Amino acid sequence: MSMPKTKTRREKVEHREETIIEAAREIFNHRGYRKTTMAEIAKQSGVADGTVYLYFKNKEDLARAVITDFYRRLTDSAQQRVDQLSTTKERVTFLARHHLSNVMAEFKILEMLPAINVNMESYGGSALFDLNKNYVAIFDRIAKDGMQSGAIKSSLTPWVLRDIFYGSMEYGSRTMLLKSRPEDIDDFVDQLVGMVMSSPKSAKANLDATIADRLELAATRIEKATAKL
Amino acid sequence: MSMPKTKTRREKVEHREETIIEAAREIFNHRGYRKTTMAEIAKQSGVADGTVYLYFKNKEDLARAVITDFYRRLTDSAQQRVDQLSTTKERVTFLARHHLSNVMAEFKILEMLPAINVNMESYGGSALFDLNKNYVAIFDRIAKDGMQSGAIKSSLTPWVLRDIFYGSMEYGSRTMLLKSRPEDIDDFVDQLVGMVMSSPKSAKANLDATIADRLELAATRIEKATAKL
DNA sequence: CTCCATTAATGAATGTTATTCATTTTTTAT
DNA sequence: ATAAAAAATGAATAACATTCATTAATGGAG
Repeated sequence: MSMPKTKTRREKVEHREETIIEAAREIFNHRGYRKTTMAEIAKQSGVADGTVYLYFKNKEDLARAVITDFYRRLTDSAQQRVDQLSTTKERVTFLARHHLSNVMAEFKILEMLPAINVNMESYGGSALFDLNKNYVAIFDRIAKDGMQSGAIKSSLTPWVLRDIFYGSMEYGSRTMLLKSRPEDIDDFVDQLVGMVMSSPKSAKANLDATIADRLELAATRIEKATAKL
Repeated sequence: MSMPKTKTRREKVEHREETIIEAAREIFNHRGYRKTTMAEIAKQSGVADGTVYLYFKNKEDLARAVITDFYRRLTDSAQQRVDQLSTTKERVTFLARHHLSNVMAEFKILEMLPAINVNMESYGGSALFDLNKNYVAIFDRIAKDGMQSGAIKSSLTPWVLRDIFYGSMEYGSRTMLLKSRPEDIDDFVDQLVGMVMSSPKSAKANLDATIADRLELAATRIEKATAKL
């Protein structure tokens, strides 16, 4: 929220737009779309009521801008970290955790979506639809790679796998917010990732590998124990 | 919608309440919560604007009544059919199909939930929360049985399994409505059910796991034994 | 059947917000 | 410094939800 010293007209206008979006995000995320008034947003932004309408056509359009901003940040930060990870499992695990923590932090923002997309018909092809497509594409690419390398269940159609992945988290985030148990996030992510990673065919193989791991650990313990003799 | 001939005062009042709920359901499901006006509902119900408020405290309360009615019908019809089915797989498959078809038919009704539950804090313990709990309990019971009999993956915590089940469908229903491809429902259900059910191979796998457990126990015994040396 | 107390229904009036727009202030280019 | 252009303002308007004073319907007592 720092006002830059250099203040061309364009910069000032863009800065004010950001200010309004930030104020709107904060209030929307507190009270939800319906309970938030434009007057409140204007006041929080330090402008007159009418000024908000110079930047956004109406309340709906402002909410759209807030969601757009949210998706952009979400997509950028996700892609950036995913690129630094190498294995499929690491990537999927990170993506799940990243999605959950962000969605839980700004839950009410995403809840506004249905209020804004009045008719499903016009949603396909809209800017928000593209943003969402762009975001889930990160998962799609990981899944495609993972399926080729055998790390991810290939028995599932890509779009079904994606819906299971994101749908589980959307619902799960509500449950966890309700229970106020953020420590459940780790359990949830582990189980979701486990479900996505183990394909029926490789289940047996994975289990064998796990058993082998445990055998080795057990052997190590025996070694340590006998070393004391 | 049929007015009974016998018309005690109580019957007339209850009939009118049903009429208003039906009108509200229809319009809400068409235009969504925000775009629906109370005047429209009153007109469709054949009563004056003020009359609606004799039956429901306000718009939110009316929407709540519509959702409550929806959940009741959903729960009753689901439980009834589930009781007639014998195997876990049949039950889970029916429940998924039943949930998806109902949710897709009255999508906008469920979309109203966030608009109505302004604050997550007060949701737990609310009547709607109880209704939802009551509904998903059908799945919970099936899952519990299935886990005991080995038909369902027991590697998942019950609440996580439930969130994956319903969350996947919530998201999936949106995707399918968007794509306007109702024939995808079967594919989706099959894949979701397949993901939840444990594969036949796991009997062998379970045995292997047991062996690993016993090995670890043996290691513990060795540790204890060597500790005494 | 008639009358009156009670319950139900009505729709015009009120209140709350979103949105507009005539007016004022600020900025930019000359 | 000044006028045209751009931004900003906030009072006025409009669209609804909700209220409430008034009217209508109902049912029981006599």
